[in-house]
Amino acid sequence: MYKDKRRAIPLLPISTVMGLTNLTARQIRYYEEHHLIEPLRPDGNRRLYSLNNIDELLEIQELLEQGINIAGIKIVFSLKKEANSKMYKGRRLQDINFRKMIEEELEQS
Amino acid sequence: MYKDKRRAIPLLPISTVMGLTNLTARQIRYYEEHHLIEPLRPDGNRRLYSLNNIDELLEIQELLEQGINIAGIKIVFSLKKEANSKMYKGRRLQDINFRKMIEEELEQS
DNA sequence: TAGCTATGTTATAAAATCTAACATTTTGTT
DNA sequence: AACAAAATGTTAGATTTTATAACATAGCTA
Repeated sequence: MYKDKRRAIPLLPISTVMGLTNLTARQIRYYEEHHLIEPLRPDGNRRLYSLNNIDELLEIQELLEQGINIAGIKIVFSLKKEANSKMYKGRRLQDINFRKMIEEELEQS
Repeated sequence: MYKDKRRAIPLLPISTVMGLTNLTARQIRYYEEHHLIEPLRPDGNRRLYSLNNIDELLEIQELLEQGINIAGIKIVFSLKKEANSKMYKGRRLQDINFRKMIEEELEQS
């Protein structure tokens, strides 16, 4: 989150995403339809995904396997975003314990 | 070279490569034809490029701008490969001064 | 049982990519 | 200068991917 903006660059076509996640195109588009991910839609209607999108998809996959439905995942995601922005508010980067933050997120799920 | 096999994974379609390098499809395929890069050719005849391929293309671009032709670049590349394998021969990873190696390569070109 | 959720399947259209040929420009050589 | 080779542009036609959208279905859940 704090390093590597490169992970946010939309580079990958859906076929590559399918290969990296073992999701079907239908699933990937369905999650987009429900605003869990937001690939880039350039010019000709095509979708381009970032490495962050891959991470998000893998997490969706995991949460679904745990029996959480799309609505639940939506909440999980928004809680995470909120947590992140709280972390940043008025704090210096060096003062943030990212390791702890990640561990907490991991055990919470 | 010593870390991140991920950089070697073929993920990117040619359109993305064009965007990342400002090369035309014609140029990219031409360099492949001359064995300067070797994208993956899966199933349906499509090409998939890795991040390493991007680096190679950027270097080709730079060397061409310096007036070196394809034949020259081919030699540069093979010298590098040779240098790399020499580096590894009978050495422990920790004993290799990669920073020095990179700097030498940079100033030599 | 009836409805909703997540996904599959299919048809059709639009883009992207591929190959291959020919054209153009630049550069090096005689 | 003339010619050959190198690097890239351009175009056409075929193939492959991707997109949209509709309908189908299995598994839950009220």
